[in-house]
Amino acid sequence: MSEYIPTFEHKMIDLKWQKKWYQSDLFEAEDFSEKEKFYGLVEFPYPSGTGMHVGHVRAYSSIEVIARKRRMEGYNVLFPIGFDAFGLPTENYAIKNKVHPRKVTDDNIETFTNQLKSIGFSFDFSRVVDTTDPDYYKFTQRIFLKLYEKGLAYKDKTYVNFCPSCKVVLSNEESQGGVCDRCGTKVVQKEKTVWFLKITDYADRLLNGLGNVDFNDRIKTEQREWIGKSQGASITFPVRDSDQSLDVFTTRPDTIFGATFMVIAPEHPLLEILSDRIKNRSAVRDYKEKAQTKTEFERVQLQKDKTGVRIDGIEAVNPLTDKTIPIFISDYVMMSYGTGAIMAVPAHDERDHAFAKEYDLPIVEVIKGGNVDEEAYTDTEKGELVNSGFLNGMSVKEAKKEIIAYLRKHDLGDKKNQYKMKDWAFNRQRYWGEPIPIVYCEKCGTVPVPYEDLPVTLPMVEAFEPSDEGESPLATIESFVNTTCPTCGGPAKRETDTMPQWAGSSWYFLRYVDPDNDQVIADLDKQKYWMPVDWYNGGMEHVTRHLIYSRFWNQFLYDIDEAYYEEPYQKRTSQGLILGEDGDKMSKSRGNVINPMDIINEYGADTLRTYILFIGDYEAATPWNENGVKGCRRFLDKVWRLQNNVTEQSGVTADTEILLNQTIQGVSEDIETLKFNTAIAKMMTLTNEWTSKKAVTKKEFEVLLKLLNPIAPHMTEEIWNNLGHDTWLANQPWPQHDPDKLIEDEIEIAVSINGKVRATMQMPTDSPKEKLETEALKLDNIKKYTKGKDIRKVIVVPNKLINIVV
RNA sequence: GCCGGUGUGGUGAAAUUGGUAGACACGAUAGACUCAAAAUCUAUUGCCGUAAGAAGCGUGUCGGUUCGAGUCCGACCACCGGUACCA
Repeated sequence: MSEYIPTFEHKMIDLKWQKKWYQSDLFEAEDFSEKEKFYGLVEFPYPSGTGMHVGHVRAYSSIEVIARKRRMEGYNVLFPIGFDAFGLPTENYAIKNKVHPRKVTDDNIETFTNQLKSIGFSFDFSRVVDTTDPDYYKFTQRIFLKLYEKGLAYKDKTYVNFCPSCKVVLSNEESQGGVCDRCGTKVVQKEKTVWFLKITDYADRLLNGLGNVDFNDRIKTEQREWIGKSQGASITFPVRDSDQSLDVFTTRPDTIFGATFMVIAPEHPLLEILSDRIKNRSAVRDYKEKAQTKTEFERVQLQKDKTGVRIDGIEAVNPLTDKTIPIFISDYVMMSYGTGAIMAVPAHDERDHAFAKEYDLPIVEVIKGGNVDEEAYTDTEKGELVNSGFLNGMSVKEAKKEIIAYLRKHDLGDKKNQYKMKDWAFNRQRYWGEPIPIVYCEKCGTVPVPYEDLPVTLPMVEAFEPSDEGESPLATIESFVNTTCPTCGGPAKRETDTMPQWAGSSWYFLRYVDPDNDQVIADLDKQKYWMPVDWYNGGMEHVTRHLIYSRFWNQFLYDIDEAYYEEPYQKRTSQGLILGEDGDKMSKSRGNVINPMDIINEYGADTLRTYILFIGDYEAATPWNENGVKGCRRFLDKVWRLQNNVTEQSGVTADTEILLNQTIQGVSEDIETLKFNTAIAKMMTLTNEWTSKKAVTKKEFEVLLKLLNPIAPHMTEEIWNNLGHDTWLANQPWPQHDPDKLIEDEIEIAVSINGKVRATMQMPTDSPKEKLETEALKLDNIKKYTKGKDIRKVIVVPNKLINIVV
């Protein structure tokens, strides 16, 4: 027997193995290796000053375990990490503490890197990317120029959140609840001309691409709804006695005979164009002004009350009924969706119905089936068209087809798809972001910076506070703004807006494949080898923006032959939130934040890793529990102490063979389906078995060490070493179960009477049904219940149970 | 409002195709070891009840299908997430 070994010293062991790993090339991916590749990706962190959060640990742990398992399975694994380091918190911190954001970022990245290593993550640290590195954002700028070249980047007016007191443009996060984050002043909407990316051109492809990838349904649904495709028709309504007309989008062209009025958004351009004819101009103007000052909050609150103003002097014509119909302005019609104008069919649309009731407008039923005086009838399955001329008698489906054919024939409209997704507002009026590589020349106009002049670097200046009038801080830096035109050589000014947070993260997964390339974003052969990402895990909150934006960029890059595959991510999963011990969301203000570094100090990295995976269903939110941490440490201690119980016996003992094989199978499967909690539970069961027997053979113990290694790599590597190996446990082949040794020779069969279990019996596996039945009826407790009763039916489920119906 | 998810012991949670509900862990109680504590080990632990066992009751609520329902179906309630006058 071996000498007594104390419960392990985690600090020494953690440091020892981390040092060995990171000084070796153990986790480095090899380009073009003969082995099958596996590309596991986690969302790279924003390196904030507060350092790592337990949420980061959970987010990375899944792919971490998968990556380590894949290495043991013989894959060539790419498991990279980097930093999404441009952004407001760093900039605000820098301004407050009078340090340059470059310095803040570098410090934070260093802290973060050390923390990642102190958890023992098996990232390939030779491929780290940093979005704020000019060698990186040179390519972010290049992609922007390519988009510009293809007409997918354009400038347009928009409204930005502006604080009149701080005189600063605010992000949505900084203007929550309609007030300025720092001074509490009410935020106003300021008109500004900014860059947009035409992501709407890719709407259908982003939608269709979802058909070929393995994202869970919830993620696909959220993306689909974000894109928000609806099919319908565009229809032109002439304005009476005018050469003007109103185009509308509708999903219900079949109801056109019921269109008894029209509604346009308060910002609709027709109001300007036909301004002279409007008799109640001041009322219209008042309403428009009121609508604009309404905050989003107010608009949502007042959702049900319909308000509006009838435009006096302009009327439209329903092209199907030829009737003159009034036009209203109302804020229930948005300028930002569709054409900013609708045909109102009060009989079959709830909003139009409410509006018609409010303003006493005619409600004409065109689909039979409801009582349209009471409420809008919106069913599209059952009804039959009435009061609709040539559409009478048709179903909704038929009528849609017919009316579209009619509209097309008479040049009044056509089939049309409309999307909820809007073009991507690609701008920020702050310093710490990628400069947009555009120059404005008086003679040549908007001129892209030539590719060879990239990157347009951020000037390293002392003052980078936002300017007074909502311009980017870069606008006040003359050495940056004033430049020469790349085309004519004359004086020119640079674009001073920077790119938004989402830019750098929209293509970083490609850069990992070839992080040092200074010619292209990533070599196509390397992309062909590594891409697509086999498994991407990240937060549910990034499912719409980041995931859609990055898919858009990847598809665009594919179109211009700079990306090898059309879809970047083969599989996407999401971890659940870790809540505070009180069950609330972890936050500084609630004072319930757990610092992972404290756990590492007290219990070690392996305990932190094990606990975070054991805490509960990986994809569900679950509260932190300090006692649970202790329990996981206790489990690791037990595994450690098994070293004392290693017997001289070789091979595998007969009485744990089945359990061992079941564990191999169960753990292997559970890891693949993100059921880390049950995988760990199975290893606990095995450990408990050996602990109570006080005996385990070396061969058996080594199987457990291999299964546990991806979860608790430090301690298992140390034990592996103690057992006399001088190889990496991390490189050992993953255990395989023997399919013949999963089932016990004898199993317990439950015997129930009328569905209630009354007895159990031990029977040989695969006993014939008849045998089970006769044996069951012999049991004392069963006789008690069957005595004097008719046995009506006996149901035998082999190897499971017997149900006797009396 | 609409869409999606979840609801199981004191707690975190398990539970193939409907087939012994509560694996595993925490906490608790009792005991062993100890001068004592920590650590470790052993036993018990869904509720009710009992000397003990048996019986009874138990997966948000109500109903249904079935020999058998946490699992399937219908209605409802609660909580969480997404979305929001999207025409």
